[in-house]
Amino acid sequence: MTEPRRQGRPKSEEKRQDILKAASTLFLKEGFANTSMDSVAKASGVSKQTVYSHFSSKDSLFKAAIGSKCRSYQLDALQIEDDAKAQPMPKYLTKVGTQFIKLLQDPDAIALFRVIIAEGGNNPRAAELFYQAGPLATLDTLGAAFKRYGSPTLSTELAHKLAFDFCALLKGEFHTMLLCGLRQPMTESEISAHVAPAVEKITTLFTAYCMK
Amino acid sequence: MTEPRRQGRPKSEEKRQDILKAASTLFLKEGFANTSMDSVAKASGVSKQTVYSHFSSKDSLFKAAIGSKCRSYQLDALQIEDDAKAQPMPKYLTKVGTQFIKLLQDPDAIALFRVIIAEGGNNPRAAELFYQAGPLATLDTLGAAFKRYGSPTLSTELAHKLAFDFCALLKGEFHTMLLCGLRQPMTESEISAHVAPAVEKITTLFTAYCMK
DNA sequence: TAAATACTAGACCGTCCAGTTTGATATTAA
DNA sequence: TTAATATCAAACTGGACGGTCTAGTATTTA
Repeated sequence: MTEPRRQGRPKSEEKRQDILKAASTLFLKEGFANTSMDSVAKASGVSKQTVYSHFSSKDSLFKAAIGSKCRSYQLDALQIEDDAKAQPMPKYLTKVGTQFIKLLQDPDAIALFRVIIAEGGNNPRAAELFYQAGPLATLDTLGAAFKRYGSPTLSTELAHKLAFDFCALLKGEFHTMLLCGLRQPMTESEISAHVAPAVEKITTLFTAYCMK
Repeated sequence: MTEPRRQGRPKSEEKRQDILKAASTLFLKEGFANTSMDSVAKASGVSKQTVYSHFSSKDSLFKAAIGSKCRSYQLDALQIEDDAKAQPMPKYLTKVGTQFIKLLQDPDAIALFRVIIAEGGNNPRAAELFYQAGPLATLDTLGAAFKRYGSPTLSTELAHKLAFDFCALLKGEFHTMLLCGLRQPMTESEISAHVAPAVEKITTLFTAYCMK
């Protein structure tokens, strides 16, 4: 299958990557409608024709660019798992919560969210890609962590619900306001002040649920 | 001040409303970029020139249209207050939570959210309008309700935080998925099944906080 | 009635842009 | 070398659209 050994000059993988990179940047910064194929070509140091030789249309370039950007976030989520060792739960949750907030307010992640939501109706495929790479991955590992801390009293199902709730408490209105452009990202100390009560509350719920 | 009694034919307020109505519909359905001034003119049964005589540019029309749409939601929020009488708290919260979910998944409200987020950077004014008319109003009345139920043990500040948390728990991932086009609205029975645990959890937190 | 303004219908302008075409040069396999 | 393909640069096509202009009609106040 990996045998596209055709005659003639092969397409440059490097150029393809250049195009993808430039396209991601532009799509995130300007949105879909405000990004022209000419600007992508110029930004990737490649002729317009080459862009079209690698991607058949603006739409397919968009999907590819968003897809690659999504993949770049999948890594971050997995690192959460490593830290779930013998740490006491509040400490672990504080750490994860802090990382979660930082991810939420990462400018690229916000821009990605914006673009996905804006294009929501037109490009549901992109939305799925995005959601699986981002939120879902995080929720899964978090759920597993709760399960470990609550075992064996806490059911897997409840553990995952707690993960949902923890994320919900962390987001609060903060995420929405960020998306609407009504808030600045938090500073380190603001993050701590924000994560602490969320950890406290989820701990309350956790103990209440373990006793049932 | 209400005396713009000038010479000549006065502008028709009715036409102005027609334009606003058509513009709202189109902006919500197609987004800002995909709505042309020609289509607004046609949809409102008015000449393009008339559109420009009432609104100086596409941008100002957008702001006005979004503003009017936002105002139409403010009413709903206030009705929450009426019901906060001598009902027991869980019953009241269930009622409000149900209404909240219905508002969240209202197609127009979602479309509005989408447009606001998509235009986030460019039109911060619209975002403010929207946020004050929508989320903020709800949060305020809800906070007041918590305060009443928890008085005098519960501080006003904590009451408002509980309101935040309640909304957060209700939204969960549901709202995000809705915005991304990855979910259908819930049915009545799904709503009940979703609101009940949120009420339960916030009640747990409520009692925990009242005892402190 | 006369002056002033709103409104219509449609042409028009300038710009932007997705996608195509052309014709030359570069790179690669056979 | 030759045939095939990639790449470049630039012109071009076709259409959409924001905004203006015109010329005639309608409505209102003075």
